[in-house]
Amino acid sequence: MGKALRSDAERTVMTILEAAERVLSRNPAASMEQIAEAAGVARTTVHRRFTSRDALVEAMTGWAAQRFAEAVAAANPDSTPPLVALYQVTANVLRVKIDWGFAMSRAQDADPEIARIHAEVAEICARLLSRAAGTGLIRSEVDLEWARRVYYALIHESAAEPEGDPDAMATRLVDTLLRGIGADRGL
Amino acid sequence: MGKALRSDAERTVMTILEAAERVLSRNPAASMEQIAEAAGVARTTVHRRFTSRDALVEAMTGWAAQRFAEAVAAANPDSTPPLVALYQVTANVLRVKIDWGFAMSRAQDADPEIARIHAEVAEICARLLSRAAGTGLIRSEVDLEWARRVYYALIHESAAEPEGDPDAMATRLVDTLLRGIGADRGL
DNA sequence: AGAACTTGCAACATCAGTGACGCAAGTCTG
DNA sequence: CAGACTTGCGTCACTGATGTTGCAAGTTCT
Repeated sequence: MGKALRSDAERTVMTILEAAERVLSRNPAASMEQIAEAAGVARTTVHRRFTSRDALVEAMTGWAAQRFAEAVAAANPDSTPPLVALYQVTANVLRVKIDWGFAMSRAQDADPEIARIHAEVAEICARLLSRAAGTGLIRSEVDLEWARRVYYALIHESAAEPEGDPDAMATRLVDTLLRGIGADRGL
Repeated sequence: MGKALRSDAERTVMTILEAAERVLSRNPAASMEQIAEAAGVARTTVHRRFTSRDALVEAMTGWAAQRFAEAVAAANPDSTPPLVALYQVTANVLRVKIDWGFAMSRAQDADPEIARIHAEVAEICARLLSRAAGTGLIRSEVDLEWARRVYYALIHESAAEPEGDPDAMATRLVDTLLRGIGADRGL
């Protein structure tokens, strides 16, 4: 980590990151030129701030991973009652995912440090689901790994078309996750 | 549509399509070179059979869309009882999606004709869900467009990690779709 | 068998995207 | 205010991917 950047440079970096997310989420193959244009900045400036294209994407995924981890941690997923935590985590994560969908989708083939953050979050999520199963919130015959995958898939789908506020989206999401779309049939 | 191809050329085309799916699903930015290599064919041959990279991808999406439509139609989704049709459609589509995941994901920004096929399938799916709601299979307060999105998302997630036979996957999927992962709480 | 077709190979042309540099003009910061 | 930093612009070099062509060797079809 070189020197601290001057305030205007810091602002430029952030502007570029946001523009890159906007452009790349629409077209993952977009050029640096298009990103620079969207950021209202010269192409050379982008190259000055980020050594390479990969470095830019890496910076994006790193930033997003950070916010992702914060969003999950802020919901106290290990100490709050499972159902409450589930809502809270969902709403918080949706807020991040809506703005950083592309960056978050790139976590797998990124820096090991970033992959670690995501793995850690995944584990927190697994623990939360496990606690939920323990309190009878989740049917005992449900495979928890499958449950986690479904949860992630619903978040992904939900964030793809933001509508209304994240809290309402979270409510619908958790409701669907727990009850599905079917009618409650007699047992 | 030029002349009919000779049998060996026809085989080559199919080999390339399958190799392209395999390669591109792992790395969407893979080069023609890599695709040719995976197909066990010279790069020039790929270019002979497909005018451009886009043409190749287009051919893939077209082929996949065809099989997709067939898979759905084969389940008689408009005449079979909703619950049966849902299982049947799911199993059939999973079989296609497992092998043509990349090609199917490219339907949106493809040829209008291909987009039309997918739109038609989506409508069939919407009708099926509507019938399911009519028979009380789906809770009345559930938004059917959201239901369709969730259904698609589950298929996508399921096909991402094929395990066991498609029928078992379909069973788990439909179960999750209708009942969610939560316990059946008293009403 | 013979005509028509297909493929691999090698060579070539092109092009878009990437990345680097220096300089003049503008912006921060102490 | 003065020095340090940042940016836009023009320019250049480089690379990898794309797409084409001609020809010799092999395959299909009748």
